[in-house]
Amino acid sequence: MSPPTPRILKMALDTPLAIEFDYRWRPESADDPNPTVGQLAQVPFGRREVIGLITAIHESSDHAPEKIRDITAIRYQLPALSAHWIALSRFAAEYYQRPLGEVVLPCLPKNLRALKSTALDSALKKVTAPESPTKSEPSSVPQLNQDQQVAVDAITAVSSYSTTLLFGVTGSGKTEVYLRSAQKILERERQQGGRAQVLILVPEINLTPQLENSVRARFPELNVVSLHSQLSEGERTRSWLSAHLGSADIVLGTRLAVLASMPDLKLIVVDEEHDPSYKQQEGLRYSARDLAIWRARDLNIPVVLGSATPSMESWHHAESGRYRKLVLTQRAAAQAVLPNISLIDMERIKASEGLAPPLIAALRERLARGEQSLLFLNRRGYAPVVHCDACGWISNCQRCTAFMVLHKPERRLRCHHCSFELKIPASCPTCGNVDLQPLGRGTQRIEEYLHTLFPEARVLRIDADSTRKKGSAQAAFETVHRGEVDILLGTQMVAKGHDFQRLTLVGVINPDTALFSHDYRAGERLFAQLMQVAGRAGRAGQMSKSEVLVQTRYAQHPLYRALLGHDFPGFASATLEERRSAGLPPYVFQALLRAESKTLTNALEFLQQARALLPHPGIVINDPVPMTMTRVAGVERAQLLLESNARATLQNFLKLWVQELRKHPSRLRWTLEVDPIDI
DNA sequence: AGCACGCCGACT
DNA sequence: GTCGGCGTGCTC
Repeated sequence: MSPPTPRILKMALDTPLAIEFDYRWRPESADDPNPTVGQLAQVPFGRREVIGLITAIHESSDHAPEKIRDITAIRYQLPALSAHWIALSRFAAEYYQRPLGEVVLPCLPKNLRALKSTALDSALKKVTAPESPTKSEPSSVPQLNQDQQVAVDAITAVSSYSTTLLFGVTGSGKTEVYLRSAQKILERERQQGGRAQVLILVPEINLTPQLENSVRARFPELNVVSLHSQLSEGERTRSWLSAHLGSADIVLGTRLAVLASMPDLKLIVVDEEHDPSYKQQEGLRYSARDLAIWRARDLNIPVVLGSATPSMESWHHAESGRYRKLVLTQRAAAQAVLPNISLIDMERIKASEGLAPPLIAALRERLARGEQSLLFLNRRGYAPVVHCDACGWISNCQRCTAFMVLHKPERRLRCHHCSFELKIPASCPTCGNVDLQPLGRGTQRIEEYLHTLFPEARVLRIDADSTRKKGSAQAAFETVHRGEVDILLGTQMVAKGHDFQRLTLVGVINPDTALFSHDYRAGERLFAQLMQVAGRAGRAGQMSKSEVLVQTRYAQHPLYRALLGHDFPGFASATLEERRSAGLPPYVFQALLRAESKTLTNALEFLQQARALLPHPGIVINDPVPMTMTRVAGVERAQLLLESNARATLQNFLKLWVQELRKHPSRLRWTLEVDPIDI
């Protein structure tokens, strides 16, 4: 038997340096276990010790032997991460132009990166002493309608790779299709003696507990864990380990869960796939939906994208046949029908305090019948700006290109971008006029008016301000579910997920601003949001038909015409045609280089230099421009848009470009965003 | 990113 | 005379 020889381990470490580092491993005795790729190890790095991931094992190194340091310890107690998982991380790192170590290590629970392994060891014990199976009866299993049955059959027909776009209006029972498909795949794999896990991604943390409870109730015999950013470190470690060790059957989570290690993954579901929260907006700026598809392809398993208002990217792929499209045409609950949507033309009808008489009349009717109403206004605070009629002073934020919003309960002006606050000035800061006017309306102002309009009604406002305290949002929604609220008023928080059984009226106040946004995706987002909030009504088949009233000054706008007919396909094909002729995604591929500096000139100069750094055939680099919100918290921001007809051309260039940008260190902060979703 | 080393102003 | 400001340089 030959004596064990030292090895060179290539390690990914959490540093901005986009390289892997070589370390030496020597066995202490002949029967020492060998390290393997995918294990975590502790190594000396500069003056400190860090945890890294072993990405390769070599016989020799290109570096001088005296430069190479010995590994401190290998975490043998933790099973290695799979080659697939490392490949996924490597893909994400390369595609989004970040060092591998900055992808791989931050997505592990902190306890796995701790220099002491005590927390890891105790968590491992808890997760591998399996919980006693619950004895509770599964909750009742709803009957599938024909569309749902067809969808489940199609999704589960083969176990190999396919991307399915599950297109169905809110309330059409997409969740039931996910659960039935998951169940079928788990059962089938197990009958064949194999192992299986299912990953379900949801957009909002708020919605995970709700979905988690219903999944647990349906499958009491399965181990269901959740992964999202609000878990405590202990919970996160246990959930992550359950997924990694294969003991979790179903993992439910927000975007970060797409990077969970799941050795027996057999199905991925991305619910509300169009939701912007799937795109991470800092650090590794990944799209969880896109990584989910990559992952499914690499593992050769099915992935399901569900939405009532799919992203233009997914719709385009479904129309071109690259994805399979499955349609749920009817609402799942037997008597539930689509609410009737109509527009209130605000060019003709005068509003009183922001509410048009027909909407007020509709509210009054619901109050008389003891039914619930929902008012949707995507603007929190009392008034978005305060103004002086005498001299024209306006409540600008000193540190941002934004207005200070009036918050009446606290008697303060607040910037929603940098959280700078002031007491409401008693008089105009420039001319002394004591009569300052609030301009426009936020949820607080509408709430105030509702109280004077309907003193007897129980009005509840739900927005980021009214739900500051942990758990208060959940409590507020429960109040609505118990029927203790007549009129619910809120921002986008109220648009998602919740089934309000007694709700028969939805009023939408002032959605028009999105129609004229610089962001070409604003219309797509508005349509999705309006469909979603409209879907809150008529979920359970009320006695009276539900209605949605939208107050708009642009009643002829094509977006609203499509909305009236619940016509997403019509809206999507018109939008895609616009995108095609304007040369926008999904017909071109984009990246954004953003720069931040104390002065706008510096930021723009840096971008101008970056633009001239390398030749870029096949890529259009536009002029550097200030961002729409130029200044946030005293920092000036500018950006450079890159466009190409070919993803590969853009990718190849970005790789060289980022290398070059890193070589020329600059004093300002810059970030590169691949496939940006807001421009 | 950390965490050093390295040279110039206000303090016991 | 020291403590400490953050400028630049390195990490297998």
